[in-house]
Formats: sequence, C-alpha cells, structure tokens
Amino acid sequence: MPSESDAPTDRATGPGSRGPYPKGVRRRQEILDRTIEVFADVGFEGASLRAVGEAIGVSHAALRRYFDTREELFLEVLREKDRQAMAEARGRDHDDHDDGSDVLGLARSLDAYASQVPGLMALRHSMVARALEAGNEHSRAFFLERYAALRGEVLSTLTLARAAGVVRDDLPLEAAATLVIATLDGLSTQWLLDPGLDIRPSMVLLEQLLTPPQPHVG
Amino acid sequence: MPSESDAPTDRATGPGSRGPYPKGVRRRQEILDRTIEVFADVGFEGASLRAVGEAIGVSHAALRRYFDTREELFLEVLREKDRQAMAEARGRDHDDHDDGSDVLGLARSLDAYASQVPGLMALRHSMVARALEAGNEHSRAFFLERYAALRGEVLSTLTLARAAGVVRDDLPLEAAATLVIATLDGLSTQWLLDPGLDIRPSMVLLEQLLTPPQPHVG
DNA sequence: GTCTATACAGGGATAGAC
DNA sequence: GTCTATCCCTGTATAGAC
Repeated sequence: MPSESDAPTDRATGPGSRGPYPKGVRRRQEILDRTIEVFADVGFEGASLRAVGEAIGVSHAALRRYFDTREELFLEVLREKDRQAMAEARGRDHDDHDDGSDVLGLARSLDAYASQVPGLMALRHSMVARALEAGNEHSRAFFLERYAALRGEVLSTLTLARAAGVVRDDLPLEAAATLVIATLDGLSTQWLLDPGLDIRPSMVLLEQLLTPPQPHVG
Repeated sequence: MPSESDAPTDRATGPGSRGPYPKGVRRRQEILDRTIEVFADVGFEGASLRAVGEAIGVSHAALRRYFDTREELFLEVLREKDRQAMAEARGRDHDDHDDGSDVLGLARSLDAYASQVPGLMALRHSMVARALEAGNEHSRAFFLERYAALRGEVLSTLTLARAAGVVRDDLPLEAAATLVIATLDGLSTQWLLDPGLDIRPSMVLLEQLLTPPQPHVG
C-alpha cells in the first residue's frame, strides 16, 4: 500500500514504462482526501462523480484518469480509512488503557468506528450492500479479503488475551473471533439507525461473556 | 397491517371517499408479489421500476399509482417478507424442535433468514444502507420501528427462556436482546459475503455463552 | 499526461392525454 | 388507472485540446 511512496499503483499514472510519477500520485491522494470530505458532507448517494469533481474543481471525467470506476474510488476511500484507523489504533496502544471493564478493547474498537464521520460509516454499509449484489465481484473480493484479515487480527488478539487469562479457555477462538466482529458490525448498525440507543451495555455484556467467571472478587 | 383485508391503506386506491376497493388492493398485492420475484432474479440494483413494470406488463409510471416512490415499494416488500416470516415462525412453533443445541431458537432464526432468497437478504441490507443516508427519513423510521419491535420480541423470548432456566440469570436481558440481534445481523452479513463461511459455530457459541454453565452432565 | 467537452444509455420523478 | 413524453440526474465512454 504505497500511500506516500512514489511507486505507481495499478493504474493511476504513467505509461507504465517510466519511473515513479510523484505528481500523479500526489494528485490521486488529493482526490482521495477531497472525496472523503465530500462523503462526510453529502453521504454516499449524494457523492456523485460530478459532485466530487466539482468539489475538487475538476470535471467528473478527470476522476477516471485515477480511478477506473466510481466503485474503485469508493473502495480506495475505504482502504484509506482502514489505514488511518490502523495508525490510530497503534497510537492508542501506547496510551494507558485499563479501566477494568474493557479487557479486550472492544469498546475502543467501537470508539474507533464512531470516530469516523457518520457519513463514512454509512459508506461502508452501502459498499457492503453493493458487494452483496450480483456482478460486483471487485467489491465482493475486497470485503472478503477485509473480513478474513479482520478475523485474523481478532483471533490473534483473543489468543493473546487467553494466554493472559482474560478470556475463558473453553472457547473455540475462531468462532469467537467471527462472533465478535459480527456483533460489533450489528451493534454499529443499530447505533447508526438510532444514535440515541445505548449499545455499550451490550458491548460490556459481550466482554463479560467472553471473560472467565470471577470467583466473586468484589 | 391489512394484508388480506379490503380496508384501503394510506393511499393505494380510490378517491378516498368510497368504501373498500378490492380490485385496487388486489392489484397492489399483485405488484408486490411480482416485485419480490423480480428481486429474487436480478437483485436490488437490477430491479428498476421499469424492470418491475415490464415483468408485470405495465409501464413504470403505473406503479406509482400504488407506491409513491421506489423506496416505498421496496419497504412494502420488506413488510410483506416480515409478515411471511412471522407466519412461518408460528408454523414452526407447532413442530417438534429439541435437538438440545438450539435452546433459544437462534439457529432456526437464521434458517429463517436463509430461507429467503439471497437477493432478498441483500435487499434488506441495501435498504438499511439507504436508511442510513441523510434524507431518507421514511426508511429510517421504518427500520427504527422494526428494530425496536425485534428487540421487544427477543427480549420476551429471553425472559421466557430465563424462567425456563435455559438462560443465565445474571444477564441484563435488554442488553442481551440487542446483542443477539446484532450478532445475527453481523453473521448474516459475513455469510452473504462468503457462503462458504460456516457461521454455525459462532451461533452455537453465542447460545452457550448465554446458557447457564452445565455442571458437567455428559 | 492531464483534463475538458460531449455523447450515450439508463435511472426516478412527473405532467397531461385518454 | 394507465399510458406516453419529458425532465434532470447518474455512471460510463470517447475524442481531442494542450
């Protein structure tokens, strides 16, 4: 993922036989950033190629020099957001975090969700919905890969947590990882629909269910 | 929800000052049924008003005598599907069901999900995504109400289950209801993306986490 | 290499004829 | 109640300016 490298990506720039194309890459990144802003403002449906182009000061046709299709552009936005989220997560790991009720970091994961502008959470939902439709193999492949990677990450987190004794040792961890991701997805859906809904109790409950029964310490 | 009654719904038929309009209601239902079939075939994105109209043998403009907007039509499809699912659930309750590992009926709930044509599961996903966008208050209100009703149903199921001793008695049931729905939603998403993914272990795990620890009966 | 201009097919919404 | 014709929007595609 060359986000600040000069190496040309699949297309994006150049005839494919000359070296790096710093200007084209920079332009592409600029388009990406502006697109994210437009999303935050007008959401997925309102973010037409023409609307994005206008916000950047460019015709909609120009966008297709950098992204083959609208779908591609939006997938790239999600990739960018994933990168940013991972960077933030790494930053958070260096902070203190031990309030006793968030042993697995689930609450923090959902905060990471929520820190994204609502429009961008809705974007992810819309893109998954499109990926489910027939004929969107590109999007489907993206999310297949993304969820597989997510399951891997959560699985390793759970494995470490079990070694530390904060996860019950009678759980099938693969199934638990899939379950955790599913629950976070589903909770975020309900919360997006009704921001007044307090989903933290459900998250805390999930954590409690996964952690070993306390021999009444209190 | 007058599904077989002759009472006129909000709009749908007639000048609004005469009695019931059986013919208009029947036509409306016919449109609904045909729409469902089209969905199953071509999915949400492919089911344009023109495509639906063509399948029925009318112009797309005619559809709007019965449904104000495309959104309305699709919401009505979901309502119809909910009605059918509830009818089927009632039917299943009269059957024998005790394989010992599905105490709460979660597996059956997801089977009910899966029994719907994939295209229709994707439809639900797409409609939720649209409801999340700004300016779709109608869809949003529909899903707000639907999820509230779902939480109520699951809550009463859990309450009964707890009374029967198959649910731990130290759980906040409201949080548990929200969590169960979220998990089922999220699991169905992952399964739709990758039908090869076996999500049953995760469902079984959720049930085991909710049920009281067995004092090693086996 | 980058972008504008333009055209095309298709979408939902709508007005008015019958 | 249903049609046709129309409007404005969309994503996509291509031609050609510079």
